[in-house]
Amino acid sequence: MPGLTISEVARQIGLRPSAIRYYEKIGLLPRAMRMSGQRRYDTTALYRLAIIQQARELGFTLTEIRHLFFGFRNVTRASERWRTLSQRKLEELDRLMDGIRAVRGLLKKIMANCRCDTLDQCGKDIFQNMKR
Amino acid sequence: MPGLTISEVARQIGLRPSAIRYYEKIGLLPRAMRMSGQRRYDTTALYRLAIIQQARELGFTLTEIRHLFFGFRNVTRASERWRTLSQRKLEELDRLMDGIRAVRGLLKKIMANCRCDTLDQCGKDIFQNMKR
DNA sequence: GTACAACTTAAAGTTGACTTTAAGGCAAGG
DNA sequence: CCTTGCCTTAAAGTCAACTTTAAGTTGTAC
Repeated sequence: MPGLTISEVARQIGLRPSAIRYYEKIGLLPRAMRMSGQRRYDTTALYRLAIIQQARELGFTLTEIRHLFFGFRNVTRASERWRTLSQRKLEELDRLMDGIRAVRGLLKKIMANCRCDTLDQCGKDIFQNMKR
Repeated sequence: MPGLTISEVARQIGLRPSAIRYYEKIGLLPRAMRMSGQRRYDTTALYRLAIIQQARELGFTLTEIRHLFFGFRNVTRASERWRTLSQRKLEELDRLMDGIRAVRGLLKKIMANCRCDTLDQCGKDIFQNMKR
């Protein structure tokens, strides 16, 4: 019944076999059963990997994904786990966006205001400003 | 006259000495003159480093900063160099923001809509959706 | 004369998420 | 029997931007 080879699973999920081996090694996936030395997978493995992929696309690190799987009491519902992690990630993204917006503003300012001939001149101006 | 030691420069610019040595090694800074084996800097080095720091804070990679210094014809004015690089970085940031906004939306959707009891259930749903 | 601080170098280590490599195993087809 | 193709493992390599380490030099202070 568990007839899927690692490359078949990789193809269906859109990963390389080496990534799946890596997930197994770091304990994100349970150790797969072997048939004459080779890994064989069933659909539950596919579901696991689908979650991992989805979470990766949502910007979660493998450490955070590990937390999703193992960082809650057993009774905690999946939906609540997602909500907890998503809340944190949303706040992180908001801080990130604020940072990007600030940099964006600085870039526009430079484009509008810099009239330096030479980088040395430019560096001097920046250095003076740095000190105040 | 060029009396600044590497740690004095580092302190003024807000870097560690090892970073300055690293910049020299990768050719971002010219080789500093030595006094009995030790590097000594003058103000032009300070200005160079001020530019590098400013550019780093604007999200430029060291490769891009190298381009700022060496990637233009000699006659190209500093202001034009900044404008060229800033234009590119702005577009990059806009793409990045779009990506973050998309992820933000997905996170909110999950938080609002997921009602899964178990991660297996959740994974199954995700996997079904993946295939269409 | 010796301790100390600050410097020097080359090389290795750090982080995260893998990929690549090297060396080998196993089953099917011809 | 031999090739082909897919699989296995452990270990090393990748990227960026440094930092850390190890071993050694120099100048100054006591």
